Amino acid sequence: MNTDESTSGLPSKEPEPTRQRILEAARVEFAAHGLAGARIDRIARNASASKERLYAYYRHKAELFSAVLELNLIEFASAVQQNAGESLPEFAGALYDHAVAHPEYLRMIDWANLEGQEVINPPVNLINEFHAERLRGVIALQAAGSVDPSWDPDHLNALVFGIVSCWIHEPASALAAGRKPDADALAARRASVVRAVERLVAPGA
Amino acid sequence: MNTDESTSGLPSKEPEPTRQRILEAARVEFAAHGLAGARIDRIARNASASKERLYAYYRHKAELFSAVLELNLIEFASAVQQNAGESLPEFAGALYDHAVAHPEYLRMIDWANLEGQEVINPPVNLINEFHAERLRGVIALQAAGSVDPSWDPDHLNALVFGIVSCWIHEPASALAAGRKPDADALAARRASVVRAVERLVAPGA
DNA sequence: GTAGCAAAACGAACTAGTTCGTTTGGTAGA
DNA sequence: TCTACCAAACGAACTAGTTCGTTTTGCTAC
Repeated sequence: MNTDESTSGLPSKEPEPTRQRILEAARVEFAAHGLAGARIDRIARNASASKERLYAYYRHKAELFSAVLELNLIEFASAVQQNAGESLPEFAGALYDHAVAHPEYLRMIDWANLEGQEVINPPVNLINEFHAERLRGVIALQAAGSVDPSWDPDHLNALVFGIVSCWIHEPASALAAGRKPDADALAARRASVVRAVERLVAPGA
Repeated sequence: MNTDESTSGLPSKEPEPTRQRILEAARVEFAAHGLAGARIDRIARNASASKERLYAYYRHKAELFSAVLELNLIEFASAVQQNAGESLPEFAGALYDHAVAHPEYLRMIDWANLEGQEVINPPVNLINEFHAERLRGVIALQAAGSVDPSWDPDHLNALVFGIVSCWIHEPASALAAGRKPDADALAARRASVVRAVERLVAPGA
């Protein structure tokens, strides 16, 4: 995980490992508890750092939250774009796999969505940029003929996202199911996601 | 709002209007701020009630939250079942309209999903009951031939929910768009929701 | 009508615990 | 010495939940 640059002759000052640890601990904390529920002491403790250091690097709790959100969005967008070349159904499948393997990303987005409008200023430029990138991808697939061109690319993008994350938000699976689904169930869900998107994009209906 | 029963000869004691006001204020507060972000004092003040009364009716903050959640789920399920007779695409459209008109319900579900697993015990029986009811509806439509029977009803139910609520959770529209979409945009989205579900359920593909 | 009563409600103060953000004193390495 | 760091403590504000004396309200009986 650590691409150590100290092996190279470059004098790149080791990028503040304490700050990194704080950010990493904050990531876990905020994803689990949100902004209001997160505890600064817990973040510092889990980072094996002192609060003095935490506030040396970040002014507010909200600033730390914003940093985590931005980092998550960048990583999430990068993971998304990794599969942007695929067909849209397989892209959705890959996104589903990512959501299953790393639920923190979608949790952070949900937290920001629910708590955000009050305190935090989300990195709007970043978001819009990635969104535009996504739209270009959809439009390209439409031009190539594998996606029905009658869809509004913006709508289609949102629909695919909704399909991919539907089990995270659907009340019965989200609230009632304490036991999480096993591997077979997850594979079946993935297949349904892919199939659903296949039907969406199929040209000529 | 007050169906005054005191006019009838029935001795039905007026059902605690203060408790009702507290519950209503709590509904607004929790939907806006969640469990951790909600403030008891604010609830009491907005209910024009005293904290003494609040704690006379509800033991904890969490108990009040649970009461709000249960009430919301009941009302939401009732609204859902109101349109259960429709075709699945139109059902999705009606659900979309409901989500646009009353975003509080989906917000509460999201709050419960994010904050819930720690403190709150969601009304699992209730949720499972409504879920089963939904599944029966889907199965009936499949038997009637208007919905492709090869879908797992459980999956299809979740997919429709994800499609309906996709704009609430999609990062770009949820976080970046401060300005909310106008009536035209909402109508276009609704049309896309209906069309998406149409394509999902179309038998023979 | 009014006296009496009990439940419901008010409101203001209070407790006890929590939490953010700051400060202080001290250690270790460059 | 300077910088990064830690552990601990601290202050101030906030917050859930409690207590208590007072007031209002609905009801019953006289």
